This record gives sequence, C-alpha cells and structure tokens, in this order.
Amino acid sequence: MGTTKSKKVSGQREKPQRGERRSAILEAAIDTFAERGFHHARVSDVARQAGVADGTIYLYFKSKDDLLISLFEEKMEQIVETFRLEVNRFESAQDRIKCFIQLHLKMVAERPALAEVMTVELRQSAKFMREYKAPQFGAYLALLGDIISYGQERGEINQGFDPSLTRRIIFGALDELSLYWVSSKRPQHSLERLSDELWTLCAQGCFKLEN
Amino acid sequence: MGTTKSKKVSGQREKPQRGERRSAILEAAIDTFAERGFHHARVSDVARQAGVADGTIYLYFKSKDDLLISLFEEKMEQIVETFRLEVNRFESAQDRIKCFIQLHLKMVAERPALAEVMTVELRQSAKFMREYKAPQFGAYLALLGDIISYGQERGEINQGFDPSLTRRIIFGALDELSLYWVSSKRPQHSLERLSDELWTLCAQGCFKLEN
DNA sequence: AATAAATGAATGACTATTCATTCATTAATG
DNA sequence: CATTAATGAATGAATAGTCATTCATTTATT
Repeated sequence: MGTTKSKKVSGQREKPQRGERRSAILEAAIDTFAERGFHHARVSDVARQAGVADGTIYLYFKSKDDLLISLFEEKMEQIVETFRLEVNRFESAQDRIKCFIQLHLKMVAERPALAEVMTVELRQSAKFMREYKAPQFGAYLALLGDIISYGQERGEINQGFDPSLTRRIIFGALDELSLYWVSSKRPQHSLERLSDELWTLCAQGCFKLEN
Repeated sequence: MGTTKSKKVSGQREKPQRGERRSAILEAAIDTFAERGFHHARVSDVARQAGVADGTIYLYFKSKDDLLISLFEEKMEQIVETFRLEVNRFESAQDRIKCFIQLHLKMVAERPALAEVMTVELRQSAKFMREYKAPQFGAYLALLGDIISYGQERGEINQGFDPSLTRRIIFGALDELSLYWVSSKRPQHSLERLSDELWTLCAQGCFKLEN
C-alpha cells in the first residue's frame, strides 16, 4: 500500500511538462514500438510510458498509424539535416561516403530503439510508406545518391554505376548491418568493424584505382 | 482503395483436391499476405483464396503465426536446396557469388509475391525469427558465407573480409534491391541491371585484381 | 457403417478510438 | 487584491468493431 498512483514501472517517465507532451509521446512511442513491435504495442502502453492518458495521444496524433508515420518522418528529417551538414564538411566523395556510413552506424549505436523502429517496424508498411508517403526516406536516399553523383562528377567514382541503384545497395547493406547489430544481444563485431567492412567493399568497388 | 467485400476475387482458386489442401493454403497465404500484408490479411481471406473453409486452415497449421512461419521455413528450405545445387556447378567463388545474386533476383522476378512476403512481412518479426527461430534463414546466410570462405581458401577473395559480415552486406543489398523491385510498379531497371550493378560493386571490392 | 476430413457460424478476446467530465490556468470583474 | 468566470488541455471509462479460433455438424472416404 502507500503509493497513491500506479506502480513504478521501469522506464516510465514522469508526467511531462506542458509543451513537452508531444515529444514525450514520440519518445515513448520509439521505446514501446521497439520493445513490443508496432502491432503488439498498445496505445495505452505508449501512453503509460509517456506518462499521459490514452486520450491525450489523440490530441497530438490522428491515429496509432499517424503516430508511427510522424515519428518516422520527423526523426528522419532531423537525421537528413544533420547528415547533410556533416557529410559536406568533407571535400572528396570517398570521405563523404565513409562519413555517411559512420554516421548511420553511430546513430544505431546511440539510439538503438530508434534504429529498430526504423529498420524493423517500418518495413512492414514499406510498400505504402516508402516513395509514396515517406518523403524523408526519399530525402535520405537522395542524400546518398547525391554523394555518388558528386563522386562521378569529380571523377572519383566510375561512371558505370547508376546512383539510384548504388544508393539502394549501400542503404540495404547499412540497413541489414543495423538490423544485425540491434538484434544481437552481444554483437561479435564493433560498429567500427562493420563500418570498415562495408567501406572497404564499397571503396574498392566504387572508386577507380589511382594508377 | 476498393476492398469490396466478397465479390468474385481474381486468383481465387478452385476447391483443391485432397492431399493438395496444405500446399493450396500455403500458396494462398503467399498471395494474400503479399497483397494485404500479414496483419491486415484475415485468415478468412486466406481460406477464401485457397478455396477452403476457415477451419480447414487449423487442421494444417496451429495458428496464423504458424502459417507465416511455416511458409517462410518451407519455402526457404527449397530455395536453399536449389541455390546450393546451382551455385556448386561453378568452380570459382566469383562465379558462385554471381550465380547467387542472379538466382536471388530471378526468384524475385518469378515469384514476386513470395519475395514480398519474405522481404517485407517477415522483417517485422525479425527480432524473434531471424537467428533464433528461423533456421532456414540461417541456412541461407550460411550458404552465402560459405561461398565467401571458399573464395578466401582459393585465394580469390581478400582475407581481410569477415564472411559473417560480408554475407550480411550482400544479403542486405539483395534484400533492398528486391524490395525496390517489388515495390515499384514499373521499375526503371531490369533485374539484369540490378544484378550487374551489385555484382560489379562486390567483385571489384571482394576480389584481388589478377596480375 | 465407421472413421476421418472439412465446414462455417458462433464465440470471445482484444484494443483503437471516443467523448463526457475534470481541473489547472488565465482572464475578467468589483 | 480577492473573487469569479472562462478556457481548453487532459483524462480514462465506455464503446464499437475486428477477427483469430473453436467445435457441433455435415460431408467424404474406406
């Protein structure tokens, strides 16, 4: 007895301040969807995790689906923005791609729950989300494609490659490595190792050898 | 989108013969899951598509989940078996990897619904299925890894690569290309083009240049 | 006739969403 | 300043709809 309200649940947040409600819900959704999976996560789970009432979620999001989509789009937008800035600090396309790979995997390490939702939970709606309704995923791919085109203009990357395919290949490899990483309890390999492995494969394949 | 109730649905099968019920249900599940997505597909949809009663499905499968898992495992087992035979007809690791890539994409072209279920619908259960409960996915990855190890033994492939990572990279790239292919109504690129692009990237990265 | 297979209507569990009500905060009034 | 009224964000119990699964009954097979 004693405690007035509900039990103290691990990870449960304190009641968020006014004005922080929306982002509290988004963060709670990331954790909950990552842990339970989108379909098995109840809206009430997200609400409890966020420290708000069930109905409050519907003041900020149209539906459970909308919550997932908003989460994806808003987080992806931030990611694209950050990545673009970071990547452009390098002159060569080689360094830019290396940077991109490292940033992607660094994000996986720092926000595994977010990475899990992005790689796992969203793919189920892939047919509907990607391209059609996920402009920020398009932007992410575009950023990667731009680097490749840039490399071709600079003569670093073989003209034979089609940026719209190569970006898919690199993204797919990154996505799978991320899934591998977040799925394994104790990964045998460091993220640096994953990064190097992919980088080496890409570099020796993408770039003409200088005499 | 027009999901009219129980009109005459194209692709609906005739009542299957005795002894064909089980595989009729599996095939119907592939089509239905691919079209509607696993979670949105009703068991009754699968039953109608298969030309059997709802309850009949439960004579052959424990649950809807079991249907998905059985479908994955059984189809994947066939695929692994076929791929292994085909791949081993080639002597060099280079040819074997090229063959593997082509077979994977050929399967996507020939059985797009199966490819869609495999790439899209299953990933949502990835954390639980892969490695843990999906021995056949493990076998698929193992086959790819074996080719890489084989190439290293033969001196074709640089020792620096770790087969357990490189197989993930190649699988991820293939998986993403497949998703791209099945998702686009009218793909800009032929599957041969996808295959060549990935092959070129891998080959120039994976293999030491001769002489 | 006996056994096995198949049926599909009925059940019941589950949960996204709603909305009447509460209440903290702000504005208006004397 | 003290008091009252208005506001709308937040609540969470109740609703409403969905659908996987069951099983009493029917049909097919030996």
